[in-house]
Amino acid sequence: MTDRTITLLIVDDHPVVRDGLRGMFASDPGFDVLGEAAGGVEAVELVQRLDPDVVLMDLRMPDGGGVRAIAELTRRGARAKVLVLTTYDTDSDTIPAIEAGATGYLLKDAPRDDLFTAVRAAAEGRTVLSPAVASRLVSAVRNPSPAAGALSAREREVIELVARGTSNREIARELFISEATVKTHLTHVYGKLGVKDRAAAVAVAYERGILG
Amino acid sequence: MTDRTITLLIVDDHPVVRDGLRGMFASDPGFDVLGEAAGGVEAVELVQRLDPDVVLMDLRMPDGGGVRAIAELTRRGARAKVLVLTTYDTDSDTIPAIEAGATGYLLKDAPRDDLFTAVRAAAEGRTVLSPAVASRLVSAVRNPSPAAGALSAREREVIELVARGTSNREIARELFISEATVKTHLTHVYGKLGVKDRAAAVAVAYERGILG
DNA sequence: CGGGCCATCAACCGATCGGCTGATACCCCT
DNA sequence: AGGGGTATCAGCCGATCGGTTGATGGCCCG
Repeated sequence: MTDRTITLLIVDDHPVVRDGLRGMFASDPGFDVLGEAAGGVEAVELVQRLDPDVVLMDLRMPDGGGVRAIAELTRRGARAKVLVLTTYDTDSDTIPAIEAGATGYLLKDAPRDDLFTAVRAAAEGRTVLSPAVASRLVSAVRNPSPAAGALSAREREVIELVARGTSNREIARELFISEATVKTHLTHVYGKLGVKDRAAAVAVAYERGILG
Repeated sequence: MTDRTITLLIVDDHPVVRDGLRGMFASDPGFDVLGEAAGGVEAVELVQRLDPDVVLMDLRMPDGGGVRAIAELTRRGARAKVLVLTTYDTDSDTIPAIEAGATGYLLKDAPRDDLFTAVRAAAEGRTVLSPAVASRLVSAVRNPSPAAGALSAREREVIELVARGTSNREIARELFISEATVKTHLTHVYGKLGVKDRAAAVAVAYERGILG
């Protein structure tokens, strides 16, 4: 297993990142970078043509994005394992990617050795997740929606006002509570919706029918 | 016209505001406050029972909100003129309120005399708008949706990333532009969507089908 | 009765945002 | 040629946000 050379395809819209990755893997004879793609569409084409063992895939690319490409590869029953390598670890990125068929999910700040290990693991079909992503996934799976979709009444009031562009201070006045409490509610909302800020919270709330 | 006593109904969920308004109008013999309501539902009931000339209505109340109450009054063909008196002047508040049938729209920071004048004007069926609201409405009417719904491609990319919880700096990296440019795009988006922050922009984008 | 969820509040701090002003440049249309 | 829309960038600044820690009290469930 470990002896065979692992062939790779690098997919990222940032040339710098592509170069960096190519350089890294070039230094280890255990890997062979077959090619690069700058977008999802190109990636699907190259996978067909080059048939790599592992695809290092960025999410969030200009032309449609990585999730669509992963789904397409899965649909076609591609042999290649997809290892997502991205900067962000939001639920709205990770979960769709995993659902679409990604074998692993790493953050770009992962140490070089972790990356090598992860690629080898992915080549063998084993799932690799960044610790942060892993813990998030576990809770997401354990609480498929109970903890996810279940905002309390108060929390719903708050997010509804947020969607209207109301500031925390204004929300406080509106609901007869302190600004501190508003922030507490929002922090809880962020946790439940798997986001980091109010804008994303509003988006997820719409996606789940909590708003709109 | 000006000689007759004008009867009022005060609708606001803040007791303090209700007291303040009641006190103001009590000091002028030209007005007679018939009653108060703390929410939209109660307001509709009281209008039926008390038949005031003018309803001073807050938007954004716990039980459904002022817009719904205004619409209900309009539907029932109530004689009372509704004068919206609120703190916020977002498009998402003003336009629905006017559409629902409000005769006027004042901000709570309006001087006391302006308020009196506005109530008298409303009683006569004349439309009264805060200067800020007026100018906003004009442009909203002149550009029914052309300037409203038409985000440029770049702007759509930006708001889409915002909805995913991406910070301005991250968006800049993502799109290969500077953070300053991202902010410029967002400022334009706020203007076009009639909002003041990213959270509200995401909400409006969903409402208009730009996102989702 | 203890544990968990909810709601409430406080104070601090760094990061981010949004507003403002001003500028360059391209393109399309008149 | 000029105007308008779009895209790009800069710097400054106050306001706001989000994270953190810690705490109180009510409520329900087992």
